[in-house]
Amino acid sequence: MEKVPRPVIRRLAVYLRCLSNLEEKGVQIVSSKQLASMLQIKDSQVRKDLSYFGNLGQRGSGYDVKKLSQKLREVLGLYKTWSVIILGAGNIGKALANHKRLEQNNFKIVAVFDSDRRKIGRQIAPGLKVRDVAELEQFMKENGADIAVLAVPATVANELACRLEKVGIKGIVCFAPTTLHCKIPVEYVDITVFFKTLAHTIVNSSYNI
Amino acid sequence: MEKVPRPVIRRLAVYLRCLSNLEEKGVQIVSSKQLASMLQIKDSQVRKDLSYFGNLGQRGSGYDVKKLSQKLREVLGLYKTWSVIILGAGNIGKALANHKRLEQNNFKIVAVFDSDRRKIGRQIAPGLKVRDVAELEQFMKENGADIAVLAVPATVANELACRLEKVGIKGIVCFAPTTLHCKIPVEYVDITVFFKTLAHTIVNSSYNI
DNA sequence: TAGATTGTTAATCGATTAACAATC
DNA sequence: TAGATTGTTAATCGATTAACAATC
Repeated sequence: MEKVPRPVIRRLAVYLRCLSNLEEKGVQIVSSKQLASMLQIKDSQVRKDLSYFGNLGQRGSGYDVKKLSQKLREVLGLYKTWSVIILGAGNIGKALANHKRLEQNNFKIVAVFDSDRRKIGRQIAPGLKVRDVAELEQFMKENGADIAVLAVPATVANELACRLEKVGIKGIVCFAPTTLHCKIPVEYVDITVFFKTLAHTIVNSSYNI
Repeated sequence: MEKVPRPVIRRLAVYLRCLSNLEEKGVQIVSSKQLASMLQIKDSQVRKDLSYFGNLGQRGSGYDVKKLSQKLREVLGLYKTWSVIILGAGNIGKALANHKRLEQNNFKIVAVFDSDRRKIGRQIAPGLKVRDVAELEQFMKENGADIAVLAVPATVANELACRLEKVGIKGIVCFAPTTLHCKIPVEYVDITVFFKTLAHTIVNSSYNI
């Protein structure tokens, strides 16, 4: 298959969100124009994006919501449930452990780890009590997991990434404000970056008024 | 000034993070090569990015950490403190209210709102108790604020965005999984998108093994 | 058939990179 | 001066968009 640009993949994830909403509303057909207006992008971009994955629409009417939704799930690899472990039981770790939309999208949190004695043993979300990070290797041997979330201080992130790689984690979502030196795929999420870029946009748009 | 591409702005935010770390360590000079290796990008990209804002380096040695850091703060609009209100006192709202790196970067959380009677009045972070969202307009009239965070369900996000715009909020960081119809700048953060794109990367990298 | 919308192309626009003269 | 690193250019690479034939 032709190489798919990363911006396209990110948009697929958003298309999927819209399609799920439409499905719930009972909508059966959607046009590229409608999808485009939901994301505030051009309709030709929607069609171009989807065309990477075959002829998914019907000329004259549009795209079948259910069929497209299923196809995108397949492309993104969401046909299976991904088991996720969270490292760091602070506020971010806790928010993710309780984030219902993750499970709705087939990402199941199976364990939360921390090194803080005061947090270990505590119930952090329904059915999840905080484990000692020292038991990480043991847990992985017994249960395995696909994805790890790093919600720990930057100072310990790389050491943990290294351990995670060794025990067979396939990818990391990194909330720690640092770059990881590991070979498995990493998705970086630095919360402050969104605020900083927003600040820049605000400052530069008011110049033009 | 020449138009600066958005990807550059996002990287500036990350350069700034690295520079702050270097400053703490007492490092005074940094080269584009060093910065590049921290972000895992090309050194020519670092130089190109920084060149948008003048001659910030010293040929032969590199960039003065303090000077560059200050310049980037200026470019991003972080010379002033941005006052931030959070709408939604759920897990994400709470995580942000307690996120120390926001205040370290000059984003000060000044209020948290919710509509849930059980949450209103509760202490959600040091010095922050949850207010009734009905008092939003009143609060803004008395105190004002620059940026709002939407950490509410998608169903009510647009209605709130509209109210926020009316009371003079300058920009929104939107964690609600929806697109906002407002004229002020919005930065979207859909947590599940990071997981979905990571899943895609994993699925497509294992094909190649 | 007439109206609507896709899929695809080619043009345009935007971003990254290598290379190297300038210069500390 | 020799070594190092910037700032900048031009080439390349990548992404978006308008336009329209194909077709339901």
